[in-house]
Amino acid sequence: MSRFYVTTPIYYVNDVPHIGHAYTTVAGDVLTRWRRLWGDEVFYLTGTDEHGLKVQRAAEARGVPPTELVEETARHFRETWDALDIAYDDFIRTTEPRHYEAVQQFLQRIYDAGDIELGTYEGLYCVSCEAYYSEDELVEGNCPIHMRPVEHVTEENYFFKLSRYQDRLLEYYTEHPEAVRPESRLNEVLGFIRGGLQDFSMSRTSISWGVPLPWDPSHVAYVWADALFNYCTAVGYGEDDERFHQWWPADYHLVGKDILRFHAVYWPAMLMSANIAPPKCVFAHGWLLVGGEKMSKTRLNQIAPADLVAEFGVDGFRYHFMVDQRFGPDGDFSYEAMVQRYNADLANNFGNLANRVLNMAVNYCGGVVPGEREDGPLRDAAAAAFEGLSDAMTRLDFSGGFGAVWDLIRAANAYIEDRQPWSLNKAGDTHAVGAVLGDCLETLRIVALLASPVIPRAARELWRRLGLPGRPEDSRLPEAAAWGQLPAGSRLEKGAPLFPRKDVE
RNA sequence: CGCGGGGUGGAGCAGUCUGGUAGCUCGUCGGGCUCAUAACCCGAAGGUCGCAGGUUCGAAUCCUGCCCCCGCUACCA
Repeated sequence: MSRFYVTTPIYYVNDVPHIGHAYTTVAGDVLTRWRRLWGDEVFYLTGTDEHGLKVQRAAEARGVPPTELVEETARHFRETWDALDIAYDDFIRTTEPRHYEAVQQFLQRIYDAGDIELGTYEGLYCVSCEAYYSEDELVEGNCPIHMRPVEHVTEENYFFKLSRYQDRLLEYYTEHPEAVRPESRLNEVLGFIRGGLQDFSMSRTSISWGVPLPWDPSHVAYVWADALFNYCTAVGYGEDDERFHQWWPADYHLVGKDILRFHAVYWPAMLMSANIAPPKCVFAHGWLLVGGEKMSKTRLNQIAPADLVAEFGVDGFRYHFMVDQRFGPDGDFSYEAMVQRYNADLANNFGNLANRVLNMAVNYCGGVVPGEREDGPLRDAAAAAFEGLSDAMTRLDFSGGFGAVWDLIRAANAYIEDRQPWSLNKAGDTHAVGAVLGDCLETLRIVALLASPVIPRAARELWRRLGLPGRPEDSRLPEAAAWGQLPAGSRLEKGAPLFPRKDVE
């Protein structure tokens, strides 16, 4: 048995959960459910990032303490994940005491290593925003939000000496090219590093909502310096060394492409400074676009997961984002495409296959799993599905992986057409009927098992209708994927359609 | 010449490394079946594989040039 540690980004509480957040979080959940099937001991972490200027200002604007604001939004995220059946093992919040302590120990370690030095941060500052802007963000020399002139300001900050880590990072990624995926993102990272690394500011004196630096409490850690470390805090850094070393380094940091640099450059460098191993893989996926545009508050095109769950169910939601969207490139979300895919894959293929097979088995075989088997073409198809899924999951190719499982479903539908069990039944050939349906039922068992990471509810219900004890999650791969394990005589149940078809008006 | 990725039937993709009838899913159209959620199965239409040259008996695949799209080019959760 091995350990498998996966993280999502910690989501910034300035925003409410939308399908972009859910996309990453569902992916991590599917991945970790898959590894659990293999018997891995899994730790799946998500959480919220609760420091920083935007939160402080939002709280002030509402006349409440920051703690109250973040409490509310963090709850909102938790509720969203619960509603999506996300089986996370810990939900970390950067305002928790355990995190303060860990961050302070970590930063002190870097400071002691001599990689943090006092310097000045210069930039164009908008007083109204209380934020710095770069030259090209300005609109005719003005702040893009307030349209007022910006000031040239210098602030005394502590800087992390990132410039010292250029060679070590290059060396690391040369030896471990798999540490940034997909490959095109590794190229970006390498290009960025080769372009020369500048030290970055990692403290602020202008705000108070953050973790104070242990050697100079007049500064608080800049959000990134604080936030990234959550991945270590959650597995016991500074609190339980043995536990920390059991889990660290993380197997996957799942991130959106917009925060790749922080995870693939800043973060490993800071870890190196503290003499901690970098994560094994940072996997950057693309954005979920809506109408070809990035979701944003100002465009009002954010979609709340709950709205889609109400329409398609939890499994329908998870399936769409894992299979109809590829994990890597940007994908465009459209409601119409989601309906179409739901009907084609979940209602017509998966759901209907279960329905017709169970219905025939109930009517022709007395409602129990027949003892006969043909061990026909579905046997090979099932093996191919398992192999295809296993292979794809090593690349986090969810779309390809479950596509292989759906190939098996299509093969089962074709097999039924070919053998025509209803004709065999009319002809009174009970042995042949049993053999054909026996193969189909066994195929359903394997489909339920393999699809369980992405559609856990439907998989569990199908499992139950097949008369199997427990849940598909209790199975262990690879043994459970082997052909021929559905016990004869188990009582079958037809049940209502697992995925009722959506009628498009 | 900043670096990198990409342009394949209506949509999304595979194939390009290791040249040799252009494949998959969805959608459309026709047929079949009737166990099933008007589902399922089979078949068809639809592509000069971004453009122009070149190599070759033969190129989506190799070479050259060009066009277009996208990502990255630092403090933006």
